[in-house]
Amino acid sequence: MLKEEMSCGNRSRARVCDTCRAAASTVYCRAHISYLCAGCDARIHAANQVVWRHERVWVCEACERAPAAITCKADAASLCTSCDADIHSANPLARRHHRVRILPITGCLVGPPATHLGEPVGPEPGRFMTHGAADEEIEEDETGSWFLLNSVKNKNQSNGFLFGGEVDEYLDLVEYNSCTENQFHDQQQQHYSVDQQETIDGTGSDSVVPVQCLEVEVKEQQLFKHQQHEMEYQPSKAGFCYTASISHSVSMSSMDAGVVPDSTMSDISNSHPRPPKGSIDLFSSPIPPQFTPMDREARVLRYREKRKTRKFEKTIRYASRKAYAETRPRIKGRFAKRTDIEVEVDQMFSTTVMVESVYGIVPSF
DNA sequence: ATCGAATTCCTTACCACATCGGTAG
DNA sequence: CGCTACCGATGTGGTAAGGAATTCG
Repeated sequence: MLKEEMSCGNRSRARVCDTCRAAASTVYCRAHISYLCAGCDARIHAANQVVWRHERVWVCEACERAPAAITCKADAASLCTSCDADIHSANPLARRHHRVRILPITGCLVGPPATHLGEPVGPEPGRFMTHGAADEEIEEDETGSWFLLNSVKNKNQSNGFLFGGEVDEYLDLVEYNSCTENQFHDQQQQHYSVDQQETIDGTGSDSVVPVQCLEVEVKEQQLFKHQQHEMEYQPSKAGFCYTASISHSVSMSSMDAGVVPDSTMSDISNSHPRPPKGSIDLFSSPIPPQFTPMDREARVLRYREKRKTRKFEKTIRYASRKAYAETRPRIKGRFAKRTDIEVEVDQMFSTTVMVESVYGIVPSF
């Protein structure tokens, strides 16, 4: 029932995963000619080296029903050709948005991608979840204390969970969890690799799927479906339910990347399988969660992964504003008024763009 | 060990204006 | 209920200025 509500209610618009038929698809695999949710994508494409290199593209963030063809830097969104045409023909300003052909992604999508854009952002896109021994030692204390803290709080809080400073961290964990929980646990060390080089030069493209691989995939899918079913509601284990509907873990990635496309933000609220304040359900559970050793280990692992991806640098909330700020004239670093000439040139440029766009030329500045 | 000068590092304010988001008609 | 117009608030980046921290004689 729960699953049906998710798919039929919240995400009736989005194309459902061709594999699990439950969650909203987030990527389109060219080799498989199928739409996959994040969980199924990770499951299927982590099976072996061959499928690992399958080229995939994000599903259009606007219609959520077609493979994205371009990436709009101003909107920080991946769009299909149809939505691109609709959105960027709306006004002259929109026509000036810098758009680039989307690059296919390969590898195992464990957790959110660094950016929904087709380009890597600094060292982030790799998000290699490698564990250095030294790091692990350093983290051990903090991790332990954090978890101990939670445990203490768990006991102290009448509602069964922590509030205050740790809430955020935990909520993040839950969010992260919702994105990655469906990955296979034995793939936790797996990389999240957006190997663009490989795909660009074509060596990574691979449309041939060996039979053996397919067999593996079928087994994986069956196993995954089984796990999914088990995961739907397990009050005795964790005190709250997971669902398989991952619904655009992509969106969260955008936030991690420091760019928050508005469309995806709304996406989260609209499509999230849990209630808008999913944590409320979690916290309002009358029964404090009892962590088994395995639960604890899993949570510690998730906490570590989350810690690795923590970012303290400035977060760009509006990519379009950033784009304009970068093109704005300055005097000693301060924004300066545009001269009349500059305004005229700008207007001329925009009209030129309008004319060009009639002929289907994608403007860029 | 203490002091002052020099150097390095870090934080913050400033600017213009497109965009956002709320409100009214 | 949906659309449009209006308007104040917001956020954006590069630089300079100022203060804190560090180094050196």
